[in-house]
Amino acid sequence: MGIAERKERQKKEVRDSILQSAWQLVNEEGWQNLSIRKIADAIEYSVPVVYDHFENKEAILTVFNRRGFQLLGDELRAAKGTQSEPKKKLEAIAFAYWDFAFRHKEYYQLMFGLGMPGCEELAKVPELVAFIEVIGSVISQVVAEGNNRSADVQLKVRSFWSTIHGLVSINLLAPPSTHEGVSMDQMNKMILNDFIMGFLKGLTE
Amino acid sequence: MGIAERKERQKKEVRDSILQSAWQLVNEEGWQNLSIRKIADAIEYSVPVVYDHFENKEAILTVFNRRGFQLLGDELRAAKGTQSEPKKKLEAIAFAYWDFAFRHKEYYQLMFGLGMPGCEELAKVPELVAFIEVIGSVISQVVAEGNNRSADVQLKVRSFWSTIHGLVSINLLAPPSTHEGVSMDQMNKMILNDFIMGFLKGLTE
DNA sequence: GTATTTTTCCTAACAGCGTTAGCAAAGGTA
DNA sequence: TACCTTTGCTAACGCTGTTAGGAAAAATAC
Repeated sequence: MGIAERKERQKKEVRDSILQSAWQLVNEEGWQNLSIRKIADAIEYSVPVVYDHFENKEAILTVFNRRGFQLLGDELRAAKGTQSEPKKKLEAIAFAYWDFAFRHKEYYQLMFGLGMPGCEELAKVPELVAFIEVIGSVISQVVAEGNNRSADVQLKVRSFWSTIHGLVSINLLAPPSTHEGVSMDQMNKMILNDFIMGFLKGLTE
Repeated sequence: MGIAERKERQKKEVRDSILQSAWQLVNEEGWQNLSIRKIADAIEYSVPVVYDHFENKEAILTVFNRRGFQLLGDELRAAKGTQSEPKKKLEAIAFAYWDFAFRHKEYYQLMFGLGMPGCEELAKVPELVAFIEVIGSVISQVVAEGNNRSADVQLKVRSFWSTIHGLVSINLLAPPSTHEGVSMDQMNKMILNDFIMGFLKGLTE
């Protein structure tokens, strides 16, 4: 009775072709413009067939979300393996992560929900420039106080902004699990304090 | 000729009511579910009237985007004003930023494009947990090497992840402007190096 | 005060979306 | 050959952003 096997194989083929077409469409037009109808068109089946393989559109995106994390994990592990000293390992991981995000922009967007409409010219929004300036002015002061001539203020501003943005957004989309009776709020405060201490130390050497 | 003035005033009133209704809808149903038709319904005008005041839907969101940055800037300035010592100022700014993001989640999402479908349970995705584990194992090693007993590994992992996520996503949506002949790539490398150095120093005290 | 022009605002449509009900045809089974 | 199951389609529902075109109202001119 090879019939059942063949059917399963064919079903899997259709499923794969859905994912493949979807991925191609995402790369061509961005995941914002992915639609079931376009996928159906690409796989040369009618729309409802897609729903025989995935409950809904989100289920398709979830597959890529997971693939993204899988891939990122793999790359981090690989980077870790290139070094033997722990500190070097950590360094390699950081670079690998960075690299991943820029080599796989689509994945990264899918994983962390970037890609807002109008975010391309975000850097030019005057209100944004103004609020960055607030940070810049203070950092200049701190740098000037500690006599650290080598510090590049613009660089430090970006570090500061980036870091706190990272802390905040990770905490918004994946709040820390409480552990050992420490509340989430306390944990957040600890993370924030940790960051500030480290950053200030780095500013004044 | 007060007629022209009255007309302008009325036009402004409609515009304001569009924004007000839109904001209410965003708060009630999230900005993903905002629609022109719902706005038209709320202001008790027909759909095309909305287009007399805004070119398209994105233009409405852009207003809130800017308002968000304006508000954030204001709050940072206020926080800055509560302290006199520069380091304390910077600390206050960090806390104010953090505070802003959680008190104005909708604004923050609008400003930095969070709010992916299915991001609520992101923390449970096994592939994510696995990739976090890669970082965790290395950080444990580093902490164990330097004899720093006080360091909380889980905390450090979150700091690391958050920070590098922040660096990456800020660089994706608002790439740094080149300055003084330094290329973007060089600048990114400097920021990344800066971060790694600071982080490692913080790990081993 | 009536006629004309401008402004205001609505109905209705186009093209697209995610999703599903229901039916025809093809495939496998007895 | 007759029956049943699976497969995959058409067509629809209710939503979306956006726009064309016309009716009614308001302002202006005579």
